[in-house]
Amino acid sequence: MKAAVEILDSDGESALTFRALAARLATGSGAIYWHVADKNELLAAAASDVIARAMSGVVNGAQPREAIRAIALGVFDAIDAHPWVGAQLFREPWQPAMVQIFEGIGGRLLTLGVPEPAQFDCWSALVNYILGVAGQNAANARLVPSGTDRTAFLAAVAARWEQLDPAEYPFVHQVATQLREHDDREQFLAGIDLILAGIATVR
Amino acid sequence: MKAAVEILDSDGESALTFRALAARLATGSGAIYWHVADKNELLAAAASDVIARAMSGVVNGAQPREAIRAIALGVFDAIDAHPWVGAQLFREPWQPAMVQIFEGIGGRLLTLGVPEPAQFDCWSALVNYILGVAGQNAANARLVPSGTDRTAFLAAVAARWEQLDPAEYPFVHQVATQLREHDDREQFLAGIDLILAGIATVR
DNA sequence: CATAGTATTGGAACGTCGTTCCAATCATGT
DNA sequence: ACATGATTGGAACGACGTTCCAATACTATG
Repeated sequence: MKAAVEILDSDGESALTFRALAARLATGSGAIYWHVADKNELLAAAASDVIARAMSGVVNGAQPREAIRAIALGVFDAIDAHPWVGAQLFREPWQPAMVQIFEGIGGRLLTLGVPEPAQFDCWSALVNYILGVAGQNAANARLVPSGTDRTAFLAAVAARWEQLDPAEYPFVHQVATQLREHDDREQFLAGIDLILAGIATVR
Repeated sequence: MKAAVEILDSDGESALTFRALAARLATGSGAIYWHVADKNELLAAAASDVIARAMSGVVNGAQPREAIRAIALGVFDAIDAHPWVGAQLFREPWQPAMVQIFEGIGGRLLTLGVPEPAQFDCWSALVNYILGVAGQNAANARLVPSGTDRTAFLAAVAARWEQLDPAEYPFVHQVATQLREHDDREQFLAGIDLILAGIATVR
């Protein structure tokens, strides 16, 4: 269903209703139920579409560390471009579309030389971190409807943090300025590197 | 609003409607709007309640590493007991209830001796990981309505993974057995330790 | 104590959503 | 040509969040 992806991309998650989709397809809402069982399946199919495209672009030959970074960035960029995908992956992490990501990450852990007992933990940490950032991006996209400025939103949060009592909240107070200026993508990658550094200690 | 928390705990997220809440309070749905602006605020207030209670129980004196683990576990346990809190924290991560958690984590990074430029990244990695697991738990709780067995659900996913082609999905195929037997809480903590190990390398 | 003014309540009503249902239409094999 | 099953379009249902407002409770003042 390409039409569904178009609606989601242009007008956001809440704009995808069976009525809106039926209107765009010039049909009735009942007809859509012949092709999908319910709204969950509709969203799952749309997300699967986007993820499959994102993962197919990831290079295969690189070093395991670089490959993990590439996969993670692929997921990040796909969700950055289509925030609703983040929410969907998050709601249904066991759906088939995720298996490719799981294997992409886990497979590189094998070639990284992580001992077997630790593989599951390392894999889980990476996947949970990636899903966490995915969900955060999706949540922010919902909170900041694409009209308003993301920078303005961050500035508002930072301002609120700066007004907190520095004695009670020294860290939050201090980190507010960095919140205002940080780059989401760089920071995401820094987190991946941090976890990879942790993984290297158990190797 | 304690009644809201009771409904959420006993019957899950989707059972909290203004009508259900009004019925339990023996009043009208309109009366509730005098106390909260909308449903978001209702959920935020309920989640704030639970988080504040969870964070107040966290000990203060321990070593920074232990303190971070304690805070993370406090959040984990609170969400394990009230899955709807995970979904709510996730949807609105900038809400006031989170600031205590943010400060609890970040403040210990200061005393851990993490150099200032890296503090933001380390903090972000921990927070995103914790929120990621929080959301996952919440998603699982929604997928596995408290009646059915969680073990049975995991076994079903594991069985699906085991039927995948081992040549194409070696890792996922192999990790299926560990998925069946793993302990969520231990694994969450293992992830925290992994990130802390990574943080130790930049110290 | 009486009364004006405000805070709070209870429940009807509105519009939207996911979903169901079914008569009408289309496609295909005989 | 026509019978059978696949597919469509749109009306209808029940539940939800929210709004609205007359009715009631409370509180300060004369």
